[in-house]
Amino acid sequence: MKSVEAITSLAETFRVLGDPTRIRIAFALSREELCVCDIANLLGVSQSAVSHSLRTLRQMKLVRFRKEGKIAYYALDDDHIAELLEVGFGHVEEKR
Amino acid sequence: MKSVEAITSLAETFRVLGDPTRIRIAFALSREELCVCDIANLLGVSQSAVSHSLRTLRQMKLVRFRKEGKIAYYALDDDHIAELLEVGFGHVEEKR
DNA sequence: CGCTTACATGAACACACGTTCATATATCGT
DNA sequence: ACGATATATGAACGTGTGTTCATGTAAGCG
Repeated sequence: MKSVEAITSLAETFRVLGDPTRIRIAFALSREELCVCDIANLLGVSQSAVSHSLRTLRQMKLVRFRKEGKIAYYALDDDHIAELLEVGFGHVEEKR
Repeated sequence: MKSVEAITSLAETFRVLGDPTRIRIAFALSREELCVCDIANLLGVSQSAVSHSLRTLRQMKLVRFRKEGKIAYYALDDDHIAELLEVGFGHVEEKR
């Protein structure tokens, strides 16, 4: 039996990925490291909204970033995240 | 590149699993088929809340059910769901 | 038949959430 | 030093969401 905290934390993770903007960001980052403004341009979302979304993703340790001068490069925090996305895609594609 | 619909649908799936009650239900169902009142007792949640949650899970085809007399037995719709939960647990347990 | 049990559902309320807007900080170019 | 660029963040506003409460339907039981 899994602990209550693990289940709560898992729900949190899914909830964070359960937003169109955030999952699009995660999916973009699964292909390559990107800076904030590139993400914003790529998705057609305001820089502010991207920053807020990245903050949420960061808090759940789904993404990490490194700062190079004034530019912040974001990437998925580890391979589990990409795996989670792929298993998820497997599900939605089967159901279509 | 994944289609916009696939990403939207994936976000929906994660959103639905991103609720404590619903993910607890999904986790319980990953072990065995259960009827509504058993789920309610198991989680300590009202029957009404469980029914509403199951409806949401059903709409995303995450669970299926069969009716036997007046009792409705619910189960995960397919093995992908359990896999999704396990990959998710792998992530949260690594991050702790 | 009533009565109980199992489940579903609509309305409503309180709360959470994502975006925008305004603004702050820090770095780069000139 | 000054303006432009890159990013972060707080407040606020509209919207979405989960629960409860009340009620409905349908099956089993005496």
